Amino acid sequence: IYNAHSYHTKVPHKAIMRYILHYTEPGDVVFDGFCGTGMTGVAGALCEELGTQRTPHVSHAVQGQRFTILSDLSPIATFIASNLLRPFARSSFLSALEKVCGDVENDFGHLYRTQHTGWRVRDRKHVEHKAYEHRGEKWGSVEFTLYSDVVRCPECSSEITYYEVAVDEQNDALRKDIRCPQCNAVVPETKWEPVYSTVFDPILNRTIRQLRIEPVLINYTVGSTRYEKLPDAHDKALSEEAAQLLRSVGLPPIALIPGRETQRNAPIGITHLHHFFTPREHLFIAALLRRILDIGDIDIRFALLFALTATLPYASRLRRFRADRKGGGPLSGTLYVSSLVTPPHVIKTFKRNAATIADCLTPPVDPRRGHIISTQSAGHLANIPSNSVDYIFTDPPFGHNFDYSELNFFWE
DNA sequence: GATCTTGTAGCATCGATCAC
DNA sequence: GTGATCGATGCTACAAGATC
Repeated sequence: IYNAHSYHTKVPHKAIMRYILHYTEPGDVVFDGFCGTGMTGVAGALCEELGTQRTPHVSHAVQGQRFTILSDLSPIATFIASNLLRPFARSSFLSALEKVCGDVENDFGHLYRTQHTGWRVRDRKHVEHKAYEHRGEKWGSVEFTLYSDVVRCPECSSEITYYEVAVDEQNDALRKDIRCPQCNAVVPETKWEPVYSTVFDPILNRTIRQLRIEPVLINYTVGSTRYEKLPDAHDKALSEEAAQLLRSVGLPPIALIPGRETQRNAPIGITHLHHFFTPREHLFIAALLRRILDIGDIDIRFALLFALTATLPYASRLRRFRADRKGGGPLSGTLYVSSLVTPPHVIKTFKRNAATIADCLTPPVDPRRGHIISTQSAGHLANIPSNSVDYIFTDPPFGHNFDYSELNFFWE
């Protein structure tokens, strides 16, 4: 449950349960005015099911649900909390998931097809990185595309991708001192200059100036084997097709609010929400969102929206490439966009997140609905009657360590 | 079936750089 | 010169496919 949806600051529900089980009785009311993702609510509800995989072992605990009142200022926080605690029908959720994903696949699935001309990932250190002829299957399914910043040599002004000069594939590392392939000058990594280009933004319907990024590597699957390839003309054509389709399907233009995190990427031209996404991934997110919002059943609609917000950071340019290929993903607590990013196959990522959520919420956490969630300030709690709370468990905001409202804006 | 490889996810650490 | 910040990287855990 803890991993169903990421958030900047979460307290594991198993840790909270130890306090609640110690200090309260079944039926008591627990209040959390800074509920965040609602882990206090999960903890209170799961006091009903001690001895399962999702509860801690606590000796001498009195089993039985504790009721919770949860509130938070942030809409995405209470949205996450409410989805962890609302009724969840696994089979309906999974069939709606298949329907939505199938529809989007039918419309745009071909954009993730790529010609099978690469090398196996496990051979990447031993073979030349070039286009190969393969017998049998001619097509693969893209897993992720590696995009790189374009940089300029300060000595000779030649332009090249950061990936080509900085990534040492043999040693799984980034080079500190980079040799320019044009003029042979050795220039520290930090001295290479960013290259900007003026491009047409179909969502803003005007030209914008952005840091130039280029696809440099495609990781794809044939059968169940991973391959890598250099992007070719077909891949480039599909990328342009995705950008064209955005005119009719794209997300609405939403300017990023003022703030340290929201504006940290303004110098490289990320000024609106959709700039966090590469065109193809933007298209799939927008198409999924449209179909989900059309679903009539509110529980299914919210559960799928929940899976979509859980997917957003991983489907965006926040997903970092690591030269050592360990870990990766967004850097938590920031909206930092790296020079090397790996936006993945959105449908596959969405389905993986949805499957995790389905597993976490089966059985539903709070079938008795013993909780109240509201989006409000903890400074005005007049709607809670006096002497109605037995225990307060709260984990207040981390001061200036996290810019909550800005980080949450990305989802909200 | 055991072990290795690849990938995902999360959090902590620490050296380089920056602001003052 | 120094403290704060940035962001690459160290490390853990886990899952699933590939290989022997």
